[in-house]
Amino acid sequence: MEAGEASPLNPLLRKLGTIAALTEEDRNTLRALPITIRTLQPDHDIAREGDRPTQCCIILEGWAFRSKLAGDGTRQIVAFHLPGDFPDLQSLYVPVMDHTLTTLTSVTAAVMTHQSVRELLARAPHLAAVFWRDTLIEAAVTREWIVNMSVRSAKERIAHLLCEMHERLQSIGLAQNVGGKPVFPWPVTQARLAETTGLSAVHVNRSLQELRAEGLLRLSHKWVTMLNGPGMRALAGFKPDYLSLRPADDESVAA
Amino acid sequence: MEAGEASPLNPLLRKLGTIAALTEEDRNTLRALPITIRTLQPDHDIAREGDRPTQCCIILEGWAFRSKLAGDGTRQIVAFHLPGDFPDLQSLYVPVMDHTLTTLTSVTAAVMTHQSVRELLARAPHLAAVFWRDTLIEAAVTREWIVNMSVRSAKERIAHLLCEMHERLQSIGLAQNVGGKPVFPWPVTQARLAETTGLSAVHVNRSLQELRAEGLLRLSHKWVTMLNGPGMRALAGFKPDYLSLRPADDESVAA
DNA sequence: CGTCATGTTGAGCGTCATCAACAGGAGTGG
DNA sequence: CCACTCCTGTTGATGACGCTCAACATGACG
Repeated sequence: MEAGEASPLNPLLRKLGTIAALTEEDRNTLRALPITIRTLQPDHDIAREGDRPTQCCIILEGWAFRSKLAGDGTRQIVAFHLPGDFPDLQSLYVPVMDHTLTTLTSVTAAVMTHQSVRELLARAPHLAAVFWRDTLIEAAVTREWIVNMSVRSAKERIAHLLCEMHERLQSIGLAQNVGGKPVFPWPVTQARLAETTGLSAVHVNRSLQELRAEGLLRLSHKWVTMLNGPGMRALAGFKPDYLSLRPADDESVAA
Repeated sequence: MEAGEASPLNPLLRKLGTIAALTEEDRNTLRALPITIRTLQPDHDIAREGDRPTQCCIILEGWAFRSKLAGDGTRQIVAFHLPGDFPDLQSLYVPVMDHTLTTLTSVTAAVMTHQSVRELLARAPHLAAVFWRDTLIEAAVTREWIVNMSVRSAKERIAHLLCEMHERLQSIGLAQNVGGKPVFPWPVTQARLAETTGLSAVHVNRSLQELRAEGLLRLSHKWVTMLNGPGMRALAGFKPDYLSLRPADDESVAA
């Protein structure tokens, strides 16, 4: 594996590499983006519903999530974002936020102005297409979440989410393998998992217990071990095609 | 209102006009697209999950929907598409369909090759941005659907969908006003409404009856009358911001 | 060692699914 | 015009899944 230059934007390059083939020129163009690195506390709103951001950020480290507030005050999480994601790129073209973007963990982010992103996209139409593709894949994920919410049982919903997040973490090199079992970080409390799956926190708790009792997973101290990956995928009806991940070039080697 | 040239693509121009300001040059560029007009029967699959389409279509007349099949065979409708929509533009950048696109009614569509769309986007980056914006708004709608599925009751879900579809139909001039009450076509059977809302057909039926009993709407013979628009919006917690529709220029005059 | 967030358990109840039967309406062919 | 069929809508009965409320346990952190 060619050692990439050390650049704070490497997580972005890695992520984009999972959905498109980047040329060395692309990488250099991206590395040249004028960014400011910022560290954000957990539970910090990056942009709120109704805001008109003038900046965009790329997540370099940590997790974030999007949520919407329903009329009765219930909060629904509609997406998770991982290192390399560009979660508010959309504010370039849809100025008013339709949802709130919040850090889940402590997050290191690369912040840049809309202006500089516009210039990048104008200069590199090829990269604009890559980002558009990213938008489209995210839409596909959102569609899958609709299916998750509406047709699957509590256990299935949770299992499906875990499968999806594992797949995504794996693709960016953030999942490990311990004794042949996938292990990955899970900074999601049961209350947040409830807001994600449309279940009550109590029922999430009980469903998790069943998943544990069936020997499918271990989950404690903010880490998940998939004890029985195939079993989880079967239970969840998980088929990863909708993520449109490219077959890994070097992922297998990297670990 | 300036009478636009008669062009089969007028529905597209009208739709794009609801989300962005188009110049006369933009319109001419779009009108020049090399298209073939086709008529499709109801319930015809335009593209299926797993397909790799080589063409795109724009809906000129009629409704279509996107759906996904869950593991147990349940079908979930994840979006509706109306005249002017470009429902499979995404296949340009995400070649494999993650869902199935089907006509709901008889549909008149403008079909074009990927190649000609690519040329258009390369030639007119401004229009590419408009289509990207369209993609992003559709993603916002999909997020709102997640909220709909997971936090709202049966009645609220149905009411919310009706509010959304009314808003969209209105924006493209396909909703009428009869005695001060909004009236719009509704080619969606209760069974399909069930597949859309994640409810059983039986429960959809009962929920509709309650909505009728509360004097909120009339629904029969494939037409909806909103008898009490504010009541519906209040019940559904409907706030149309997520649709990012521009304030109508000429819509008010058009009717 | 105290405090607060997170996780866990029990009991009762409501929304919605399921199954089954039937009614109405549209279209078709005789 | 009627008879037939099929699709769509409607109704009743029963039960499951998941919600709510309330209390308590555990763990992290200062």
